[in-house]
Amino acid sequence: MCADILKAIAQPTRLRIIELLRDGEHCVCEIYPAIGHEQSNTSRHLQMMLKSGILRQRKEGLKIFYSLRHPEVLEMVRLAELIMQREAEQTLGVLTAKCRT
Amino acid sequence: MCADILKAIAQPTRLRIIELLRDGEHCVCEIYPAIGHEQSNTSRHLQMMLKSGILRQRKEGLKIFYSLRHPEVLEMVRLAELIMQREAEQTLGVLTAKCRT
DNA sequence: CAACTGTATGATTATTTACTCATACATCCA
DNA sequence: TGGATGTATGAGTAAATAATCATACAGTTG
Repeated sequence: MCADILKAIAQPTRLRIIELLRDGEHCVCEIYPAIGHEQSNTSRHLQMMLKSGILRQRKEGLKIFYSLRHPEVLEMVRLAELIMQREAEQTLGVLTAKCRT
Repeated sequence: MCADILKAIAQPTRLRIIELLRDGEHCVCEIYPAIGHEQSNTSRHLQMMLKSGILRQRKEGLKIFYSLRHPEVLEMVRLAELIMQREAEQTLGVLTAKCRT
């Protein structure tokens, strides 16, 4: 079911990780301080996204680097933001209209 | 947070509803038999999607018709399916390679 | 008004999720 | 080999989620 792909994206902490990985691969030791979560928690999210298929893993010595596997993931986030923005504009429009009455 | 938009989509039952609404508006009484869930459960999912902003409501007599508000939602589902499909192909590729060894 | 139809919602439950702490595991290096 | 570093994972917990049943609510029609 493609809901798994969507679920892997639809969570604030994971969205932050995805944003971080936008500019290329990062290791766990870089990611968890950046997002302000425990190492264990961050690792769990990364494992989850790895298993769902949206991330890739590369080991280098002690460190493990994660990166995005599909550019479409960024496109999906962009579309979600676009919808949010459009809704905000509509809400504003309604308020503006109310002020005019 | 745009995670709310994504969460509204990232659930099997709601994905089925979204697929149903692909061809235009439907009332609850049409939707819940089509997806094989209780009326109350279906109504809850519709309310959830309405509040997240991805659905629109139109009342006509007793019936309430729901429809998709943003075509981007369908685009997001399409991208998720594309990723799934690509992963399936890669898995198949790996298996094929293993058979050749 | 009363009965009926279509939809929403309170109460409850089982499951899943996100998180934390402690610890295990793996790799590197002195 | 032993200690240090980076990552993963078991156990436990609180909160969120999806579902059900019963019931309330709204609009229609006799």
